[in-house]
Amino acid sequence: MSPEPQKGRAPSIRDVARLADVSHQTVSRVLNGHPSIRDETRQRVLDAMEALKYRPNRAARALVTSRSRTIGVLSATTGEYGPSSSIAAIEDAAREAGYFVNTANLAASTPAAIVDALKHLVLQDVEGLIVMAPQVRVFDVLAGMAMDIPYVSLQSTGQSDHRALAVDQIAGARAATQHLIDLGHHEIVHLAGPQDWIEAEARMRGFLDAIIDADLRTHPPILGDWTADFGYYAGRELSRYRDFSAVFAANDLMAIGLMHAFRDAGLDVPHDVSVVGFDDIPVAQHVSPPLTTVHQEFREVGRRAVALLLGELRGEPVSQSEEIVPALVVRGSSGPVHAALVHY
Amino acid sequence: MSPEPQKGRAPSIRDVARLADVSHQTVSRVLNGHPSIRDETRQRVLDAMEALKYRPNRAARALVTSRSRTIGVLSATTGEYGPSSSIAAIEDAAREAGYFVNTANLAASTPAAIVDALKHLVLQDVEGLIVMAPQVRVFDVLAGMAMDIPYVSLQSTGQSDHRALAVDQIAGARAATQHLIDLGHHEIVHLAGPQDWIEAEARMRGFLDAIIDADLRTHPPILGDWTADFGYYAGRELSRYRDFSAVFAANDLMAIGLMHAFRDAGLDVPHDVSVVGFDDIPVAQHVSPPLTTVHQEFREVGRRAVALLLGELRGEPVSQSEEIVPALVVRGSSGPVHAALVHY
DNA sequence: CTTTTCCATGTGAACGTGAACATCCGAACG
DNA sequence: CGTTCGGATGTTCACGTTCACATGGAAAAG
Repeated sequence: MSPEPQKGRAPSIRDVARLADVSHQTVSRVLNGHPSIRDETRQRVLDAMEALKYRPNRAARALVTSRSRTIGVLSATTGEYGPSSSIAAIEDAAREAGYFVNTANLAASTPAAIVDALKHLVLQDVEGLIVMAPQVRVFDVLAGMAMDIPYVSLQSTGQSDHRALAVDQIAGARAATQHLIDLGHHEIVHLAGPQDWIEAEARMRGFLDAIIDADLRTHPPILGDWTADFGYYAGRELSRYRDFSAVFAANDLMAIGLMHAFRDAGLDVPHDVSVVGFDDIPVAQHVSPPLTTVHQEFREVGRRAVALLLGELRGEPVSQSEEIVPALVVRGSSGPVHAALVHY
Repeated sequence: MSPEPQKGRAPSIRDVARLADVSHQTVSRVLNGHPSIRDETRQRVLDAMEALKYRPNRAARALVTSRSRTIGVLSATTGEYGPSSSIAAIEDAAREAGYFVNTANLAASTPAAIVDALKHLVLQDVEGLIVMAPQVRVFDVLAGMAMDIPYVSLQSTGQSDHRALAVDQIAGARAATQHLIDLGHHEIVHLAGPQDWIEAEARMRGFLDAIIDADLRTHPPILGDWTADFGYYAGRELSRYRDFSAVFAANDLMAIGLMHAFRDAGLDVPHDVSVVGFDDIPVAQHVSPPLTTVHQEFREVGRRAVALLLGELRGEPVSQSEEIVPALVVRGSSGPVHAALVHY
């Protein structure tokens, strides 16, 4: 037999108090882990909560504490592996910390769309923000809206802005480029991401650093949009010129599209052209040839972002953990330069 | 000069009321679009809200209405394109309808993990649930928890359970299989998904239906886990037997892994083996050979799920929209059967 | 033995909003 | 011209929780 045939209304803290024969405040204390509660009393309250199937009312709590226990994620993904994994990891980590996550997706990267998404998150009363979107623009908009919400950015240029997570994209890109140089390539093209993404900018920087250090000719980078389709398009254009022996693409999807175009153009990867990507998405090792790329720990990045943000929310000294340096994974898409092509 | 130097507390409905020289209730009426408000009054209130930069307090509203305006998404993804896109679309649609979305990700598909995720969503006071996870188990758990939250499932077996979204996965799988049969294949293997996913079950059903209708030999299906790595593993095993001329994989990732394994084993796709996938993820057309697959409209599915759920929340008659029938996309990975292999 | 302190608990108020009911006023109706 | 009605607005209360403060008693300190 059930203890009480709930009469419409959900049991509140006061119902529990009545059943446990204490004041509602004592129940509240049990709920919040207040130290000054006798064990026996606490147990009685817990039993009563169990009996009534009591569940705290989040809205009431949020109202009085003016804390929503919710963090917002501003993303701009259409389902790509990287951001999606990070978001999933963010949710896991937040859940573990007792926080909720609300994601707003950018339909476009126009200021209007950004304002829209931010307004939605603000309406939701998020306590903090994790930004995984064209950061440059987002920061502009954020500044313009004069909001004082703590935020954390998912990727950085390596210069430790305290609110940015330190993933050394520059080092990763540099390693990828150096790998090509070590293989003997002198004419390397960079297929970059949209330049309003900090990641894209950082990867280009790393690429240029390596090129300049090796005193090689710099080809003008191609500005892409992260998609495999664009990679294919770029590959078609590139194969008309063939004044290069390797391409470093700013992400795997573009690299895969690129390889497709080269294949269609009769170019062999890696014999005629070497290709290196960035991200190490799960299919990267299964395409033909398996893609040499830079491995990113997306889940780890998500976890750290949450840790960083929650730390800031608690007012803790921002303990920047060690930088994550993404690791180069050499597979079949990159190989030694082929003499015939070097002298174009 | 700013109207009022906000003294700590955010402006409330009463502050607006004072400034507009009306009662707080009038402000509330303006907020909720009550009809009986004089235009002049409404304007005065709106001006006051603007001047104070008033923003309604969600918690207070939720407390008094006991409606959170939040829907929950139970997902089980590690960043795959399909579910991720659907989730993004769900967020967009929900936002447009003034709802918030809270996603809980399943760490594992164990009952404990499911209970965990559901509890989190319930704590968040979600008004309804969209399930994109091993539905079979989730439904069991849901039943066991005796929760009366309306929910909608993202994919169905085709039999219109009123709470399930009608994507005719069976028809899609059938079309894929029939395509192989039409090409002359008689020995077709199915690389299935985990059987506690309704999608996996449906795709296998469609496969079997086509096979049986064509009176072909049924190979025992291989039960996979949706990942490319598993596809590769399965491909390695399969290439040891070679008593088949085509494989229908339950999703593209597994299909791509499969092709990789066949390549490694010296089998040519599609000459020696035809491969068909399911989903049409963005890389599908860029792998080598481009993958024949069944195209799914993930975003549309997400949108419809929201529409269905919100309809149910409003108590509207469940207007099941037309079924979505995914479309076969023929590319290079499938071709006519090669005689030498038919007689294995 | 008195005073202080601290622990365990209770009391009342406040958070910002919407619902129910009350009130006022002018128009329509008889 | 009185009565009724409904539109426009105001008043009061409730939602479920936490916070600030109060209280009583026992232990510690003098």
